[in-house]
Amino acid sequence: MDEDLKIFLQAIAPFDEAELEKAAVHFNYQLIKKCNFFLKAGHYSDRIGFVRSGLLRSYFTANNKETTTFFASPGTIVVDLHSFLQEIPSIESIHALEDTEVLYIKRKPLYFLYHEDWKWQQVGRVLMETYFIASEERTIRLQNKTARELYQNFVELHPEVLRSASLSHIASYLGMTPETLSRIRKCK
Amino acid sequence: MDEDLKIFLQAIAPFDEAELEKAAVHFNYQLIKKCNFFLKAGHYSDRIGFVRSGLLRSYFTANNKETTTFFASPGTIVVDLHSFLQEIPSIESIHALEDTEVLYIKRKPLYFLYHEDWKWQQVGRVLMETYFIASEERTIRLQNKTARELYQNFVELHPEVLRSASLSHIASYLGMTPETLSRIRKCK
DNA sequence: AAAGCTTTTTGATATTTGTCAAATCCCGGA
DNA sequence: TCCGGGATTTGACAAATATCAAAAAGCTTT
Repeated sequence: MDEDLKIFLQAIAPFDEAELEKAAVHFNYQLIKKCNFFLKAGHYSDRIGFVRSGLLRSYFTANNKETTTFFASPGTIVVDLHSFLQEIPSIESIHALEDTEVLYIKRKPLYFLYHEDWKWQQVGRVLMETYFIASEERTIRLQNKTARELYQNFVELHPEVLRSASLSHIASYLGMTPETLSRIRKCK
Repeated sequence: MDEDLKIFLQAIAPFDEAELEKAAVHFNYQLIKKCNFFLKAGHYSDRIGFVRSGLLRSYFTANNKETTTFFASPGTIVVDLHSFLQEIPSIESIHALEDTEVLYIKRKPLYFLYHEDWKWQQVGRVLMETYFIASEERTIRLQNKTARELYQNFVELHPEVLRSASLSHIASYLGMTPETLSRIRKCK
């Protein structure tokens, strides 16, 4: 099994080497070239990925406007939960802002692991907990911060994203227009 | 075990009667009178509750301003995940807007159940998944909607909250001032 | 290096929302 | 019922952000 993924999993549950090697067969490697997709809106997604390298962006389009919902950096998980959990077509698209390596597992083998060992249930649960907290914190920021504070905060939290995300991607993630973000960046 | 809680749990994992009866000893009943607290900021919270009746509001104070983070209606879960998961003092307070009945379980017995049967891990996981999706959806609304749309949306999603939450509670939940919300309510 | 893109910046202006203060409304307790 | 105090509404004005258009800056491809 990939070393980074192993470290990631062992931080969540006390897996030993053998268990992880046995589970490794369920994970697949995918290289997504810049501008290509991990998931296209309208398709079903039954996989959950671990980002090894690169950068992904998730977004959806409504009223002719793109809204960015998250950036997935190395060491984080990428998944469209709506589609994955409810087995419905995805509303979001997820594409690569850089060449990106992903290790993914499909729903079926994951659920198989869930039943085989409580540690995998724990992985699923802890991931959800982690992402729930991150999502809550993001909500609170959007609820309370001015545009300037949001951007400053973003720079601190996701400096690696600045490398390859465009201004308009970041603006839509922060819920403001590119013009506003541009002005914020200029003035101190 | 309480009938509502049983139905709630059985919708998540295939528990049989006996399993639930056995687990029931780990759940405690609490009646929280209007204006009293389920959790006070600064305290540790090691319990997760199921709301049987009533209405709870969670909020925190920063810069002399209260921010409401959620309302818990009957049939939903109430917990301060930051405090619960990371074993740190709570930033939020949770109080009752009406007399409220809660069935709660403490961390230790819950983790005991997690290890005893994968079904409880599944409960934990599914709850996190559900709340993660709800949180994501809320984030997207805050990111994209105008104040008026946010309110209209809130009325559709949480009509039961309007009963006993004040205008300023709702305004802070939606990230706007009470004055703005008041004007929105008047004009059509 | 020039042409043809797209992205970012800048400017003028409109709209939305916030702030502060005062006027009303509403509700529980004397 | 009347009073007092918090909640809500209203008004005038200020601040933040959006919109639209155009200019400037960056990239790619010749």
